[in-house]
Amino acid sequence: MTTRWLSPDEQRAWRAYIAASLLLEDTIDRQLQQEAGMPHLYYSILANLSETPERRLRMTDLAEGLKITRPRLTYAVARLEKDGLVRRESCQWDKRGSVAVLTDEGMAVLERAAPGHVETVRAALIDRLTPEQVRQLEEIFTSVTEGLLGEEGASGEMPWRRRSSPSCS
Amino acid sequence: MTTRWLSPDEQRAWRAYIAASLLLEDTIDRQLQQEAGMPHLYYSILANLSETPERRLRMTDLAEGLKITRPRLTYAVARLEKDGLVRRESCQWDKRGSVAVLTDEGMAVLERAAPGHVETVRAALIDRLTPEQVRQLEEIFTSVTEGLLGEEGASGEMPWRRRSSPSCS
DNA sequence: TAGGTTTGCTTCAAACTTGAACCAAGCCCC
DNA sequence: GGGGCTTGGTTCAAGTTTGAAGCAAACCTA
Repeated sequence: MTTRWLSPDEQRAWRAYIAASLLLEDTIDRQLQQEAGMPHLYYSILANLSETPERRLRMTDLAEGLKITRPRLTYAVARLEKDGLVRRESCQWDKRGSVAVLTDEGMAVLERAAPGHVETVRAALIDRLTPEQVRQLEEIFTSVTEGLLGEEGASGEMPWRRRSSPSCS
Repeated sequence: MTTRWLSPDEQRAWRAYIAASLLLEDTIDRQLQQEAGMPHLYYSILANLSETPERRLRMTDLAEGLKITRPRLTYAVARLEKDGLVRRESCQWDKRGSVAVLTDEGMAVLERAAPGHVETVRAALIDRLTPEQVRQLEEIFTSVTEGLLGEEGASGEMPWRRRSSPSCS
C-alpha cells in the first residue's frame, strides 16, 4: 500500500504541535526547576499524590495515571524520597507492592510551587486560548489518549496499562 | 495577587493535553526506534536537513528550527555523524560556524523510515481528528509558539532564539 | 588596532530516561 | 503443595538531556 503522506494542512498542524509542545515542556520544566528545584514530572507526582484522600498511591497506579513507565517512576520517587518529599511504604495486602506517600514537607513544597506553576501554564497556554479553544483542546487530546490506550495489543504492547488494584491505604 | 487557579474545564483540557502528549511522544519514539534505530528528534534532524536545497544547515539554524538547545543538537549530530547519516563541515564565511550535511546514506535511511513514521502519526493523531479539528490544532499551537517565542527577554531568556545568518552552503 | 564584548559551537559533569534483565510474591492447577 | 506462569517493583548499563563553563572567531569602539 502506498503511503498517504500528510496534506499541507496536516503538515502544518503536526509541525505546529511538535514545535509548541517542545517549547511548552521546556518552559514549564525551567520554571519548576527554578522555583521548586524539580522538573515537571516530579511536580506531577507530588500533585497526583496530594489528590488522593490518604495522599498515597501504589507505584503502578501512579505510573499509569502519569502515563510513564515504571522504571522511570521508581527513579523519580527515589529522588523525591531522598529529598524527603515522599515516603515509601510497603503494601500490607500485597507484599510485592509498594506505596508512595506524600510527606508533609512534600505537601508544603507542592503548595509553595503551585501558584507559579499555574501562572506559567496560564501564560503559556490557557490564557492564550478562547474558552472555545480550551474545549477543542480537551476534545482533541482526550480522543488521542483513548486511541493510544485502546489499541494496546494490536501492535507493540504498551507498558503502562495495568489492571487496577486496591489503593492499599 | 491571589492565584487564578484553573477552572474545571481548564484542568481537564490541560490534563488531557499532558497525558496525550506523553503517550504520543512515547509512541512515536518507540516506532522510530524500532524501524529506524533512532528517536523522534534524530529523525526530525534528518528531515529538516533533507528539506533544504543543499541538504545542509548551520547548527544554530537547525537548533532554532527544531526548538532545541544547542548542546542537545551537538550531541545528537555527533551520534548521527558516527552512524554516517550526517557529515559536519566547517563554515567558510564564518570560521566559528559548523554546518550539518545530510549524507546519501542519511537520506536513504530517512526515506526508508518516512512511511512508517507518517503512518504512526496518522494512526495516533491525524486520522483521529476531523479536518476541522486539524485546523483547530494548528491554530492553537501556532498561537502557543508565538507566545513563547515572543516574550523572550521578559522573564528567563530562552536559549533558542538566534538571529538568522547565511546558510553557509 | 588593542581591548572588551558578543556569537557559534563544544565540552563536561550531573541528572534523567530507556529497555532489558532480575527477583520475589501471588496465582493456578493438577 | 510443588511446578510454572503472571504481576509489582527494582536494578543495571547504555543512551540522552541539561546547564554551566570553556574556547575561539567575529565584532565593536575608542
